[in-house]
Amino acid sequence: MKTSRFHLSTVKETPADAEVISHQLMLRAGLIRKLASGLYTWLPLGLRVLRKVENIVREEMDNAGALELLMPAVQPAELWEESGRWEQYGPELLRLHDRHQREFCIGPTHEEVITDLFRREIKSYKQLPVNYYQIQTKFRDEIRPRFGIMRAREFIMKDAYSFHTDQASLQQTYDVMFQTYSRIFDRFGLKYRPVSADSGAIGGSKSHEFHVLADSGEDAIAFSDQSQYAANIEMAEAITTQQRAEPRQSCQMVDTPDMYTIEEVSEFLSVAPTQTVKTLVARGEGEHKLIALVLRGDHELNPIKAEKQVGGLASPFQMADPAEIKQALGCDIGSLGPLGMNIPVYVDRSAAALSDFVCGANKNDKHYTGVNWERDLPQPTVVDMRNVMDGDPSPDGQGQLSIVRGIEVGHIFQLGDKYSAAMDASVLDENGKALVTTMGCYGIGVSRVVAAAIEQNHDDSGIIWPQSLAPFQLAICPINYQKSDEVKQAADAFYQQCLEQDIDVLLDDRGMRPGVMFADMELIGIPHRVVFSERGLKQQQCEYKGRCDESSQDIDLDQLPDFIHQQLTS
RNA sequence: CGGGGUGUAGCGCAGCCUGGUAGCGCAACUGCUUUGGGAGCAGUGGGUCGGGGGUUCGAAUCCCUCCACCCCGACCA
Repeated sequence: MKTSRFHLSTVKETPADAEVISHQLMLRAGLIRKLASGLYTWLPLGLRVLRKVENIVREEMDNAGALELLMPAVQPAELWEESGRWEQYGPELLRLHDRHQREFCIGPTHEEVITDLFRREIKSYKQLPVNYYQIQTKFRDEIRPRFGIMRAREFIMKDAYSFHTDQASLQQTYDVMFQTYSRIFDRFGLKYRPVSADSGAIGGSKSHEFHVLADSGEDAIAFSDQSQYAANIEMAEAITTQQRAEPRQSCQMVDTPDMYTIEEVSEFLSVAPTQTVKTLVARGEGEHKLIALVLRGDHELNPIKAEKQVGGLASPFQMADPAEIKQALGCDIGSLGPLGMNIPVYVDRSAAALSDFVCGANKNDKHYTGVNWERDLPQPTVVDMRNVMDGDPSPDGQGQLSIVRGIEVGHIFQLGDKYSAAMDASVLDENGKALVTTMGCYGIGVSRVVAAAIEQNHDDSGIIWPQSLAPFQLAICPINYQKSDEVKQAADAFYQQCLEQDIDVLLDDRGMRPGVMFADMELIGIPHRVVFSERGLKQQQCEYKGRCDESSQDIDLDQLPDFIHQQLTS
């Protein structure tokens, strides 16, 4: 490709409404343009990247025996009513009417459609297992689309759905998909981690997320430094090895004037925050309107775990209103404590392991010191409801946890018979009896991968594409292309050679000054660059620089093809 | 949905408080010079100042209203 025939539209200044780096760079490099909130046009340059992602996904899915098909984006409401999700899904589902006032939605996902297709097409256990996939546009009417393509309303997803006669078969396909995803992300050339998204409480691992690691990621993931354990922090179990010590202090109420935060109280009383507890009050549903949750002072509540483990909490999880708390408990939220609390109290494992601790006295400006479970207040109801922290012991007993941030780009899931039962997707078994199938589903956020790749790999000059995703592998920058026949001939000849070898090459024939060419090629992240100049040609040389190299190197012209071949394949 | 903010040329912004000829930088276009890190000079084009309504002799500017976009949204105990 020559720049003169390509829509290369780079921008020097960062658009004001782009917050995250990937969004800024995608706009500046001319990969996308915004149409409306959460809706983007893929420009030719961006589409090239998107296609590379798609092709890798497609090749690996095909290799894994999955069958590609393509389902409509617009789906009839009847199917969603059948699965029960027309009611459940809420405002994220974009609903519309056709001219006959029949109801439709734009698909945020395709379980209903594939299940409907399956039940019409597949009749016998002999045809199972099958795994269908598509690469297709989804629409989710996000409350707040943001971060450009990262959380767009319309986006491209690879979604796959498998059908099985039994759990063992599902597990087998699930394992194959796990390996396939690992291969796909290996081929992307991105640093990633599969994490269990459903470990602990339920047992087994029925769901894994694939995260691209990047500091700006929205998710926190915890992984062991000594084992394969890795989980989304939403799910990661916090275990406590500490045993509760015998009481040594007596329980006393002390003055803590105007002290409301753990920080203030622990500093004032000269005790470590780890020796204090904090008491949060959440909304309950049913019998108790308020429920107290007690955590060690330095810990954070994990609402997802709390909701699962604490009985009677309102769903979705909600903190109680401070005014409501004051009315019910008689003090401000900074002075709450489990001692003398007249609402149900649940205690996190770590807080339950404390002795001689500090807590609020349920009176403003007062705290208790030297508090002990069983002695001063009843043996608590213990649950696991805090976020794990860096350095916590790994739940599998091997090593310590580290916390890193990640961007969720893949998710594989064992669905069971949720849809197949609701929609009667069954086959005849060996005895001629109807058998409800078991399903798995497997997604990759294709467009999000593009943003995640940039989020992980960029520098001050712009995007740094991994080889496999780059829109072009090689940039040819001839200096004085319009004026020097010598330069033009050398650049054109090499360009031609590259084309013949099927190299994705971009020749900058705009005749721009070198600084402009270099800045553009770096901004759009081309991994390799060759410069032709009169100066170099006099020595029968040109210049090569990798996108991340500190400096360039001179290459003899007769060795250039071999050298480039080597760079591209290494 | 609640709170905050912003809408002025393709992009980034000033002007608004204190009403009176709509500006700057980048980008674009033309010409000349320049060609190893976002060039210089000279010139050109491009705006119903987000929409509607009002106040006024006169509104980008003041008032009302609608819209779009962006940010934040329960860790505080």
